[in-house]
Amino acid sequence: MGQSKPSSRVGRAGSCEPKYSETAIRILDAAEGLFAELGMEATSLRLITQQAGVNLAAVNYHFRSKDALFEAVFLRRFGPWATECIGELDALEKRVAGGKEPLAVEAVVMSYVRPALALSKDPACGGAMFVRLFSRVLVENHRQLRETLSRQYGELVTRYTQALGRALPGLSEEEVEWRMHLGFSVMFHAFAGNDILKVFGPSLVSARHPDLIVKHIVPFMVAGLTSPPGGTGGCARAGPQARAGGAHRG
Amino acid sequence: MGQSKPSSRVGRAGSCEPKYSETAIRILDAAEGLFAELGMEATSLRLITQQAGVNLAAVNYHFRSKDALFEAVFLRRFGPWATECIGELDALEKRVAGGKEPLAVEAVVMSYVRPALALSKDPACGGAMFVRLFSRVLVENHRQLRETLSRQYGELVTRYTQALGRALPGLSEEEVEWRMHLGFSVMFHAFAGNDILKVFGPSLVSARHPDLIVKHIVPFMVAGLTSPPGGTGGCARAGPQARAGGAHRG
DNA sequence: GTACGTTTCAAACGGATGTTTTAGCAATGG
DNA sequence: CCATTGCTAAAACATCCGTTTGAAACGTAC
Repeated sequence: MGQSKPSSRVGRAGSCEPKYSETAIRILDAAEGLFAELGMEATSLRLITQQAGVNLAAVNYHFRSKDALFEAVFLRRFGPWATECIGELDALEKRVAGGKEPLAVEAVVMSYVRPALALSKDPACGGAMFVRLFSRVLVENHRQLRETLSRQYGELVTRYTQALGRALPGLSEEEVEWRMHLGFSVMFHAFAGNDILKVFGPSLVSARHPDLIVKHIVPFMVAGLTSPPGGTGGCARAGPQARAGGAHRG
Repeated sequence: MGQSKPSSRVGRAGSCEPKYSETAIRILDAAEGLFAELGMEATSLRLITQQAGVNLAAVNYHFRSKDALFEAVFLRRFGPWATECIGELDALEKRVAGGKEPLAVEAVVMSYVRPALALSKDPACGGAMFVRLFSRVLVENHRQLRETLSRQYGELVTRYTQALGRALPGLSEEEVEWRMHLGFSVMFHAFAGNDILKVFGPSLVSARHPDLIVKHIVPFMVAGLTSPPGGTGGCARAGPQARAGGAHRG
């Protein structure tokens, strides 16, 4: 509007990321909410540009295509978030002397959770919108985005795997990956508000403050991650109330 | 708290559900795979009918619309699955004398897991496809389907909440709902293969047999569900390796 | 002022979408 | 026999999609 050129650069976190014009930012903001809400396929460029108050052709001018726009929307948040995560990990591992003794599981969990919490609490960064978008990316198949992520951010998973492996010595690498898979899954979908209870009606759980999510999810994750190694051993065996006879039908 | 009617509303398997013609079944089968793979919006009716080997107009003849087709695809699997779940719960609660003493958490977990396992192992029922579809429904917003589910299957969540509440006495109803939310989340996305590790590159975890999923997920869920009540108390406070000073950057 | 690179705008393009229409086929029942 | 019913086939329908175009407006440097 009035202010001619308030700031050409947007991202404070990284200096080498592309600087977006004001129009491009308006597009990114509108697209972020709509992509998270409706999904990539169900969101039309006309809806985005209308909500952003810009011309339709601006999308293909500032970004090359709709696919490229989606990638830009995602990476604008993901880049700083990944930096934050790496920072958490560095700080944690430096805090534990020498790098030999095992890490506390809860500390590792918090190194996952804290950046996600910060993200979903900061409305200037899209708030919980990005987490919802992320959870969609986990379920949908965005081939192009997947290639970019594995090429540029594959290190993230490696680092987390190492950290969790240090926190859970005695577990095989495969088992560590399994637990990380489960832990990440529950965390992202909890922050995104993907709630099965909500599907079947109003729920006490959903639409809470992020802090409340953390309060419930951290004990859950820590307990799950530190559960006794069930590989072949003693957890899945028949308990006291195990199934009695055959199936009740069929 | 009368658990009065063991299974009232959930549709019984088999008899009164709509019988489909052969063409309709071909459409349902093709649509199931494509909806699970590509999502509802990205799947065109022309692709469905082409893969099913039927005429395009057959969709709008046998089902009213694309939306109604999606609902039919989902409910064809969901109905029997819900019946199975109710049966598991009935059997479990009958097994525990009188209905007074608490249930074993693992038994409750298995009453969630076993139907999902059976579903994802049976190729005649679409195999793991339905679970993937279900996980999409959890993330996406299918308003029409949500209304149908809450109207016809709301009892399911109530039953599970009661069962888990019996297994975890001393927890508030809200806390029980939270844990069920987290537990369901991790289970469905694990069965669906929605893996964050997979997004960043090849993973050891994905594409395993359903039994392997169960072996890893059951201990994780049991441990998470039985974690000490963290409501206000002692879990989120500073641990031994808690964050030392301020943030590492702004 | 003129030329130039950058950005906006309205309009149109070619194609794909969900849905409807119309005709046609096969079988049933009287 | 004809009429009716259940279903299929091909084509058309209206609309929306992502993308492109060409001209106009902008600020800036010479």
